[in-house]
Amino acid sequence: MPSSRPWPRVPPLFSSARRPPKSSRNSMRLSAYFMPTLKENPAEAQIVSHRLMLRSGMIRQQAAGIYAWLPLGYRVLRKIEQIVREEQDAAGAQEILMPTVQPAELWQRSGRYDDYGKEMLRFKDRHEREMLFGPTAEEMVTDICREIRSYRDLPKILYNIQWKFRDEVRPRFGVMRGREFLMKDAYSFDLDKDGARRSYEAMFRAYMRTYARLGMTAIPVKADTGPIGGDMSHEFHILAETGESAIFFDQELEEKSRAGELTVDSMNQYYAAAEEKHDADKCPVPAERLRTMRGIEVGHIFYFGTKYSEPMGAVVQGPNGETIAAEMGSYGIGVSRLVGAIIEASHDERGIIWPEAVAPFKLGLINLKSGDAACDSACEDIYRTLSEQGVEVLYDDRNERAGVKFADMDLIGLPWQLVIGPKGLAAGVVELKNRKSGEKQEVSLEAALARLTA
RNA sequence: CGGGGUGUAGCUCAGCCUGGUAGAGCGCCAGCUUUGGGAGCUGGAUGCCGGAGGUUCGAAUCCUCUCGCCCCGACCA
Repeated sequence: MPSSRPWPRVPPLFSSARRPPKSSRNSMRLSAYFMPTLKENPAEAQIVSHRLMLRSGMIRQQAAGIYAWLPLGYRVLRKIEQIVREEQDAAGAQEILMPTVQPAELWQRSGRYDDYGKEMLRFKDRHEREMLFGPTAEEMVTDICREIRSYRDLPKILYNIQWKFRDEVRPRFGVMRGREFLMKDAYSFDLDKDGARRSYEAMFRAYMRTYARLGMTAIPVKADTGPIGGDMSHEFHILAETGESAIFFDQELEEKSRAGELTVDSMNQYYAAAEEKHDADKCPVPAERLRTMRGIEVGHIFYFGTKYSEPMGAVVQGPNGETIAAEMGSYGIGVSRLVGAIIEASHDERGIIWPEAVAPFKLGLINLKSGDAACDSACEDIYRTLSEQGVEVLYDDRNERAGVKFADMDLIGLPWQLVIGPKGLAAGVVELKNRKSGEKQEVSLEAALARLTA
């Protein structure tokens, strides 16, 4: 190839040679990774998830209730987001992306502009037009769905994974009660109440599957339905000792929840109530089956009829030419809150214990003696081999002492640790440690790799 | 929004009461010794002591105002 060509060579758009191999894209060397861990607890963080997120270098606070997500935290956030997305898609919902900034006019039309109070962050653009940072999106999605004109185009469920802002008086608990937060919000549009119920049911089931896939047990609890009534509003709580609210439920419900197979109807057979609705004297569950635990609310779904479709004009024409306002429901999951909630539910005194589905990496590869030829080459081999097979590896190749590496690895909570040291290598073994159980086994390298790629 | 607390090095904190121009541990940089669970020694860098005003010859320290952050309560995915 002559090097004297007068124009720069244009790289081929889709040449696979220019891309890193697909399989290794998601592994990292710790020496190159931006993961600023802290040995001590920052004074501002009081609860365990907030402390661990700061200490493990997942987030940094920029203002009260506003956080920057660093590489490790962002990986987890994206994994949760993706599971939520896949289950929404599987339930027949369609993803859209609505803006974070909304015109005040939309909210004036629904009448909520005045009701919302100081929690809504308001400002003016350069043309003095009143704007706001969206705390939720019922108005906007309803406005968008005015495009639907015929009953034949219903039902529809649209969802959106986007940053929201609520100017809480008192943000706290790190990302669990931030002012800015990532939320999945879905909205269903149906022709009648039966249809709305079917949509509600579909979302309910998607939620149960979502939490199960995240590795969490979430208890659905009937929530206040306001003026509409019925059994069409539920909150979903992840069980954690530090939960904000006490919940009371039949232990059989917990077993069903764990499997992710509950429906609205099957859930109606069981008792579950939040603190404010529970009356010990009237509780139908025998004491030996009643569980009392604390929960973190990580989802809330409700049906609200034509509350927005009527004032905002989201109406369709029915088969007989009549005008029908859409029956609507909305369905929220706090994606960023889930990051904190999962940590609250899954940690020990050493650090985080990630469920495999949301772990930032599957494996932490610890080179006990960086610079040792045998250790280095064994680790490089393992790193390459596993990465090529799609295992996400965080390789601690730093020139640090063993204790530092163990401590950091326990702190960030990857499900597996593979420890490579000179003594083990000489004996033909490596150590595979399970973060959750703490179990360590000395096995051959082949056995370890087989276990990790299973 | 009421009540309380707190701002000093990247992190945790001492110094403030009783003014005299800033410290420790950890972290960071260099070197040596180490190396299987947060190492040792030596040397080094790092601070508008949250901000503004005041008192004083002199303010991290005393006074006033202000801002940030945290906790408790009322409110929320």
